[in-house]
Amino acid sequence: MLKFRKIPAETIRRMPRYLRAFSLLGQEGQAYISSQALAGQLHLNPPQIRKDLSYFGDFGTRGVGYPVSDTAQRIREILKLDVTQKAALIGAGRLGTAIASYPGFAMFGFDIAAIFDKSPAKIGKKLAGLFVQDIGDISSIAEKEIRLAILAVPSESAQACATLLVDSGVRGILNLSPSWLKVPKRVKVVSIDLAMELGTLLYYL
Amino acid sequence: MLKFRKIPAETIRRMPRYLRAFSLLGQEGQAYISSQALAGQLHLNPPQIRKDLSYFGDFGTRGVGYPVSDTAQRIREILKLDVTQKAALIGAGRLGTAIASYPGFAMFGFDIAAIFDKSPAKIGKKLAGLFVQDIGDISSIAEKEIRLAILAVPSESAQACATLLVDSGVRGILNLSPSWLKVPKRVKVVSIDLAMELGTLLYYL
DNA sequence: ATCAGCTTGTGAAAGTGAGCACAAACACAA
DNA sequence: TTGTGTTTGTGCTCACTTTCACAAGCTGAT
Repeated sequence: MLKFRKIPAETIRRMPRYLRAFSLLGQEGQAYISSQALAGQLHLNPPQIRKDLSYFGDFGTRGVGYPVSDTAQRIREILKLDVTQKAALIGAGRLGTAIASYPGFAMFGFDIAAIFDKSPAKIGKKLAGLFVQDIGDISSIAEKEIRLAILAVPSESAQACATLLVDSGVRGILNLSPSWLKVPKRVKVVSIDLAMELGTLLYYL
Repeated sequence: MLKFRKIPAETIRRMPRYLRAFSLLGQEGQAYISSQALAGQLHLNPPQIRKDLSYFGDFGTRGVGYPVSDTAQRIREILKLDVTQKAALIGAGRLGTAIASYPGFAMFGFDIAAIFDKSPAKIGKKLAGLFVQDIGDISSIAEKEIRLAILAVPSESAQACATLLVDSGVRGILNLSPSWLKVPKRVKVVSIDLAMELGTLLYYL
């Protein structure tokens, strides 16, 4: 169980991958899987998987492996994915449109519960079953208890949107623009920068 | 200069961020910047920036700072972005459409030079100034000397597309699906998984 | 020319994470 | 019950990364 130890950030980053793997195995009807077999699928080392999981308790049975559906459920609880998590999507442009209908979110139990944009041309249009709302009405997400937001706006608008989101009670932001967002310490930001990743890739060619 | 030393992977990951910062500063007409000022903008520590840059040579002048446009140009050379890099986009769905017109790529000197899809409904349509081609004709990228590909297809098709790409001479793949791609050692893959990032974010709420 | 004030480049220390090796524990067969 | 084969959980070591501290070097004023 590795009690009283700080959980490494890298371990947390791998947890969603474990969840996906266990979910898929569960759908295939497999009851148990060993760290070795799982490591083969995820291209990790078996001891790393065992150590990662052991931070959160004793998941497995020696000589047998990890019970697929139990472990999946426990990881869901750890990541707070045992309840459906509502998220707001900011930006109904091309990237926002793609995000709104991305099947990966639904699989993890995320629910895009509101979409906002500032362009009058987009407000009122229907996207993935939701009407695009005016960004000025963003404070309505507080009543809906939305604590998560996906920011798919141009980098020039990113900071302004982030500030609005924080003021409306959002606690976590997935930022898809390359800008760094200034937010209070209590708010967590994860940024994804496609061009940066492609730049890294290029170096190794 | 830190000669004869291996360059850390984390340093490489930060180089595109430095390039963006130096490019922006250059556009604003600033001639020099100190590691301290840059660290303030990028939210890093000054010694880290100095050490990162020093792996590639002596960029700065003591007492003055780093010359903005020279440094930008040298980072472009390091990342092979001093020449326009052609990339193929696989998948003309919603995500592919967003990628095709993403302004961030152009800023770094990437050029989406061909788009492929397997759906007959999409083949022949025009997207971001290019006609969508049949994925069966993918080998044509070899003649165009495209060595980079962006994979924006559902995870079920990702491995098949990756294999086709490798056979057509691609050396680097930016994979936007959550699947792990099996490719020869000479091919480098960078994967981005939106749902995984959102899952990580949720843990810290 | 000299000096004060900055800023870079880098060796060394501290911090963080990954991988190995093995004891502990379980299943199943004899 | 005992033994064999398998697999987990984890202390320890090694590798990588970040941060610190300071010498070296530049600029501009006196």
